[in-house]
Amino acid sequence: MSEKIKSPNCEICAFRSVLFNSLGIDGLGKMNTCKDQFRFKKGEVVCHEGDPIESIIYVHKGLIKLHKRISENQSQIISIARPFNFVGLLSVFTKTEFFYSITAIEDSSVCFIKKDCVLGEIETNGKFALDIIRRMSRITDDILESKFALSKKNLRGRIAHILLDFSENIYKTNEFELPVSRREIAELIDMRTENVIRIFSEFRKDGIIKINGHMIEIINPEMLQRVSSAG
Amino acid sequence: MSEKIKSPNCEICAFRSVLFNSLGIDGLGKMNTCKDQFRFKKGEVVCHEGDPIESIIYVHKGLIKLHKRISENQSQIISIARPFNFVGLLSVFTKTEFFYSITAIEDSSVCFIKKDCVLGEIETNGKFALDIIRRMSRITDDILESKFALSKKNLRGRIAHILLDFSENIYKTNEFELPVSRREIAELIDMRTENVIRIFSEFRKDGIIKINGHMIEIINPEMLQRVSSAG
DNA sequence: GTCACTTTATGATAAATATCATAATTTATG
DNA sequence: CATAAATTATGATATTTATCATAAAGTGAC
Repeated sequence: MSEKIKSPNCEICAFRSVLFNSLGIDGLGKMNTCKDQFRFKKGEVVCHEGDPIESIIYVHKGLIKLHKRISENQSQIISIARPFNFVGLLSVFTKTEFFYSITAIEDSSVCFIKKDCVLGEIETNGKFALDIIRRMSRITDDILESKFALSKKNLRGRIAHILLDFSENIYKTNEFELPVSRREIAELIDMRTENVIRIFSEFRKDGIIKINGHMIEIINPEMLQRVSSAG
Repeated sequence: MSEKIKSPNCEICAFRSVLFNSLGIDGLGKMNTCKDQFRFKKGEVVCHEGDPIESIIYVHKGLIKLHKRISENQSQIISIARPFNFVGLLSVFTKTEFFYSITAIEDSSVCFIKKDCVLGEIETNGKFALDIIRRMSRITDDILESKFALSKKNLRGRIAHILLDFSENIYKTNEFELPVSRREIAELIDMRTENVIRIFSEFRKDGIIKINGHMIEIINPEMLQRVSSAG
């Protein structure tokens, strides 16, 4: 089960300046009183589709996925959020219930800040309001841009794109452990599991990547980039 | 060319309550001084990709498309905005230049409100800030949800979906004039022009719709709904 | 009205992707 | 550690979609 951890004071949190640089000491103190931090092990569910939205959620450490059931045995991954990312922000101010589930795909540490607390701060602190607006904008811009880019690519291009994304934006190294199964990759970039596996194999045969289970090493990033752009 | 029209006072604008219900008389007055309203004829460009973002834009009357060049002879429609919709809100607070163009697809009347003016109001009026946040959230939620829904449908399902969208959400009648060419529909729902035309013909032969140029009459909405859900 | 140009229309074919089948490998579970 | 279940892997085939070709109908410019 998820484990509540002694909530570090926001004042000393390494992400403070990034997350709440518009809050004064007063505001930070207030946030602290309506904040909880939990650890989730890989695979643990942070929120279920349909749960009431009570908090704004952000990723302190780890990696979590936003996903949605679309039928009995199919689901769809909306996005993968990494540290510094808010997730609960998506629809938090327009909907009362999550339309997606949130699940840890790596051991993660997640902060919950009560929605009312944030709403109150927005109403009284214009700089903070603007900060939240910018943050929201960036989240949805990112999701939209990546979905638009992917929708124009063929299967090889999509796999190349997602591998480069993990390598460059998340792990910042050419060798990393995929946090998701082939099936989840399929759900993220809108293709079939068999084809994800097949194209991984192709890339291996082409000498673009090395595969060892979930460990991936990109040995020819330039070619991967070309495949991503061409597809 | 686009024609500047005598800007009606926001105080008496029919959409006031919808657009700025959180602004007092003071705020409305301020908005009025940094607002311009223009008419655009069908086909006229409201903004070019790359233009500096100086204003928040909303549709007062008509229909406009947000679109993006993706190659020499291909573009992509991000969304179609109708009255009550803000458009300039997308990325207005995170980017300095439009990453999309805006073009009228019906004779339209469009309001431009200087960005600085809105930013100032956000900082001093918390209720207004919250209003803007909700509005942004709704825009991006809508775009995301419709793109996600479409990506899971086959070609017939996508055409059915878009026809129902025009019929139910925009024109609110079973008979309407398509504001876009078959090609633009293709750019909106990510398929090829030939296939859009082909499936229109199929639907006609199936007795689902009647076609007369750009006039479409949906004669069997239930079946169209079934095709949309099944695809 | 005529000519060039674009849009709509339809068929034939090629290419991309999904589906089905089957097996090897890995992971979970008692 | 043995068995079941899920994941990875690969081939064969079917289906969907894109591409190419061609023509008719509509639209704008002069």
